[in-house]
Amino acid sequence: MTKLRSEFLRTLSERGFLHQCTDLPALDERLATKPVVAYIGFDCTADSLHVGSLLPIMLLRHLQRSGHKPIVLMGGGTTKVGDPSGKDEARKLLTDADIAHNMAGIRSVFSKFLQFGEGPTDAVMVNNADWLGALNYIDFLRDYGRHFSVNRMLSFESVKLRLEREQPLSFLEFNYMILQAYDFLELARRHHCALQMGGSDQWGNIINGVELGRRLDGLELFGLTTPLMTTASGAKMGKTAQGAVWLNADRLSPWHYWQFWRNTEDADVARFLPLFTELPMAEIRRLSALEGAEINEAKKILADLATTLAHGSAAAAEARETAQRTFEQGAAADSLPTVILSSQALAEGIPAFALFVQAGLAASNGESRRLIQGGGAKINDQTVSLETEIITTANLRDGAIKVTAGKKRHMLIKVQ
RNA sequence: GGAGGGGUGGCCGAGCGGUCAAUGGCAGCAGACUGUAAAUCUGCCGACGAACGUCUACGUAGGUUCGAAUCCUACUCCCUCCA
Repeated sequence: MTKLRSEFLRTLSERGFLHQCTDLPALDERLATKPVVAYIGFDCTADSLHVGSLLPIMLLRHLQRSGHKPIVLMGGGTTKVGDPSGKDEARKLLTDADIAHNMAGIRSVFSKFLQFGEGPTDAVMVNNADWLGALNYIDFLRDYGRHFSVNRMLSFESVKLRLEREQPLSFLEFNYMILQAYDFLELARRHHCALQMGGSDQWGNIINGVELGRRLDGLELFGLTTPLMTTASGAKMGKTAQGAVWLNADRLSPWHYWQFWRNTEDADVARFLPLFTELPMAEIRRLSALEGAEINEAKKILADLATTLAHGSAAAAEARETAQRTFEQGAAADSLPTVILSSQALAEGIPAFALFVQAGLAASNGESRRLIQGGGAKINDQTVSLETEIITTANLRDGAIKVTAGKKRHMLIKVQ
């Protein structure tokens, strides 16, 4: 690889964002000489985004910070179709109202990472429903369909996977890649967008768009992908016991978000720091060299900075402090996630198993009982030995009861 | 439209008249070891109940039987082949 001139690509390259690019030298040249408009598509199947989308979000952030213009493309139209992706099941279809609601939620997530506005490098959000909805089937087939070879489409990874596993692939889904390619063309025409980025699974779709632009409008468009993010132990990123790791605070508290990053596997720290924080590389190299228990320092920094990006520095600092008191000092930090009970209920006494259910640490009484029987339940740092032990106001310590499931899940019970 | 195969717990996948809340694997939870890591080992893993137990569950609805996830009928969805 030759030396990169543009700040943007240099950053991506040294931080590990680069996977594939259609024409790296040419793109570098373009980026080095003038501002480029680039986009990434996001679908709106939920009203928030989770860490699975964080990599592309960071990509747009770097783009903007190095003097270019990001477009967030909301797949309001394509969400109605559904990406075949690797999944065996067809995606369930959403109503227009669902989609509108989801888009609003996602917009608020993005506002944390990008600067939106009217300026030349301000980010904009567009919805492909704006043009896809107006397409006329016959016209579309005639004008654009002719440029797509079914032979080639069948060879695409996403399609091939389905066919090989003999899983159904509807024609609707098969069309997804065509619509996606068309998006790129449309953005090129409307916003002079010259670059589409995305995860490596989008490579095929991106190529299609690049080629469509060249054939129809003689445009030189570029595509760039990031590596597929998995944890070192092979799991897809962003899954925890509590479910997806959402980026907005109403879905997942900053505390849990911080914890997610704090619990990064050792083997991932050196890879995640450059991707999910903006710490200078020199500092990252120092942190990545840490070994054994010392690597925990690096994890805390990762958690701090990642949380700062998504929730602000105050929330990050609070999460860190809570963690320190809870895990390092074994104290009951007042800022732990809290459940409020009525003072009357507690005065009457609550069996321990029921308390764990109310604290949200067990999904059912049975699960709670098993937790206690297995010795994994603590109240005020004392292992609970009897499921039916009655917990009352006498168990309050400084106005709260600390309940713990396992080593990591702590809650406070307070009364009102 | 015809022929065949199939729908089992979060997923994969056994079971094919009783001992089946249903083998096994994955995922998950907890314990041990550690560093809030990984790997490993151990236990748990439908709901309710202190407990004998009760209820709900094997695509849906009926039926046969003392008794069904297992047999029969209809319906439904999926897959394969043929037209």
